[in-house]
Amino acid sequence: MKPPRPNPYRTHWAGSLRKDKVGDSVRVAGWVHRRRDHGGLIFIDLRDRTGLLQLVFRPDESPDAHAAAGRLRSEDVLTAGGQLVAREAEAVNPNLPTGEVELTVESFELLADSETPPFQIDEDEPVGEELRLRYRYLDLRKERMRDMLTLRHDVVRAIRDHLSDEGFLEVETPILTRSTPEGARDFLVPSRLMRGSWYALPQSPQLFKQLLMVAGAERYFQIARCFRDEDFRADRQPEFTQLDMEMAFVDEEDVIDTVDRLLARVLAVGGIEVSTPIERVSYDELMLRYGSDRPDRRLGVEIRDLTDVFRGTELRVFRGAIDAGGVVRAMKVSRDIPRSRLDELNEKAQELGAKGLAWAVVEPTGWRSPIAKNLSEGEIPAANDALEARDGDVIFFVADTPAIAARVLGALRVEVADVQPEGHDIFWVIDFPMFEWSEAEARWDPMHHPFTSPKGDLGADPGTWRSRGYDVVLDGWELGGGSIRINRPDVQQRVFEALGIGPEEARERFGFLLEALRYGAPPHGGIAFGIDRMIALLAGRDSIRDAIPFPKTASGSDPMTGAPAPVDARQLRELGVRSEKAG
RNA sequence: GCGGGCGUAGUUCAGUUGGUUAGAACGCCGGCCUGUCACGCCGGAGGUCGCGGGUUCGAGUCCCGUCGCUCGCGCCA
Repeated sequence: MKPPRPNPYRTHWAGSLRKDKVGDSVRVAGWVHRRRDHGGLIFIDLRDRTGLLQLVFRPDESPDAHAAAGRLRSEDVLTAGGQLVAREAEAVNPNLPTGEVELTVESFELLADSETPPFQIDEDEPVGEELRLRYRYLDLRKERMRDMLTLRHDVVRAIRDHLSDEGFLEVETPILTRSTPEGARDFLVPSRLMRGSWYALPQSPQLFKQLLMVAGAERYFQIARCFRDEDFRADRQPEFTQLDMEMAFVDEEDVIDTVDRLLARVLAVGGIEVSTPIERVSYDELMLRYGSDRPDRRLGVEIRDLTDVFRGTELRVFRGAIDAGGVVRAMKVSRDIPRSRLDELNEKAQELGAKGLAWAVVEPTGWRSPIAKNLSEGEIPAANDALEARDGDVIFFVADTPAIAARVLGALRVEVADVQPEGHDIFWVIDFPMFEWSEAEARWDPMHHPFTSPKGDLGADPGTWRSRGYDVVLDGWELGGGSIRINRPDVQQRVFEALGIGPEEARERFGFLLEALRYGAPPHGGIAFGIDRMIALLAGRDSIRDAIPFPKTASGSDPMTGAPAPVDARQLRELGVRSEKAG
């Protein structure tokens, strides 16, 4: 970091001082990280954003400073000046970057004193998250949180640098906008001037970035705040930050190539080396082998389709599934699993929608398994061969529709995998289905969003359409996703029809986009990345709350500000909004 | 909306079968200490056991309700 402009507070960053400055008169400012009062000598570790520096107060050399330093306490703020000295060889602290030097304080000034903090800043002892959030400004003083802020800055900066170099324009889009057709619930803001009408906070800048393509921006990006009023998870917050990008006159290859190079550069900031081109895997292959479209492939266990092996089986549960057009799929685990655990997994499989989970332990003479006695002689070795199963392996089977078999085995795969993931795994998912069937609504829903360009025979059953979408998955986290968009009104019309959205409804919900498509919209496509997830992954955190400076709790509150909070009746009257509580 | 876990000192936690005065570590306060760096030694203060109700001679402990945090399901295309 560039040295500070010398002023009465400081001449140097505390964490930056090294042996080359020994003998210099220096002044530093910061917080009391820790004090060690020996009665004679007093040591204070002073902390600023750059790190720690040991201050020494000597009663013989500076009696006034020494006497006053006895009253310093944790997190007091001070400025201290004196001579930087080299430590004696025995006194060097190899654990501290500044450990070869220390500041002999001649004078200091207490700039602000601190109450005893509600938790210790100087320890990694876990502190309850609610308390951390209530005193987030103290939590952020911790080294690991300062590191997160720095990483976040470095990542965003690398994005801006790289995309600027590639000719992208950073453009801001509105926060107060119209409800956009994403899948999630909107956050709404009442209009004071137009009573009864509401703005919505954007779930993403999707429509605006497409309009920017129509506008001729060619290459756009934005570090965009997005809002979704849905329930939380460790990896979901109501407001989050996306890297949003869009390019005109491009196809999938152009977007993927651009992102490959961007990710290689950005992930390198966090110490993850990615070789390009990044591998591409089809949706169907992932669902078959891992039962998920965003698997962590490092876990090792893979699913195999054994439908052909059991096509002639007498085993009723397999027979029934196959006759109904379903599949038999299985995976093997090369380790002992106790009976109680098998029962748990069976229960879990049923919760996930399977009729049951069959299992078998491979033994030299056959299978130890509840299903073994109903299988023919040929089926067991054939299944072993297909799975490359060896003595001692445990095999799990699900016989059901392809979707349920994939979902159940995919979920159990994560449960039973016993590998400590090493390194990183990144890949593109391509060839998504265009739609997925919603049982609840009895209709096709877009897998991506309704502006995704379809490919394949649009005259055929929509269930067979594929989309020109693509996702990036890193270590089992969906980092980002995008698509080539529809740029022609007739194709858009066709997709709306498949989705059961009539012309009236289409005009009502996003007429302005449809209108724009009539004025010469170039072929275009783009992608969006979850910055918070990216930071959490790079920093090795389990929760994106640790990647966001001021996050919300899982119930959407902020213990520090008290948001959300009731507002004055007068504010509500102005807005023409009635409080449910006020009746 | 549903299910699991948690809630005890400022913090992180322990607390047996329901039974005397609810403990430990760190932190805090006071004293001693001139080379510590998680300083050390001695002493001390500090508790609405989340909240409300119930069972009981007696509840941190059991029951019901409720609130908060958290993980997951639903939801989030």
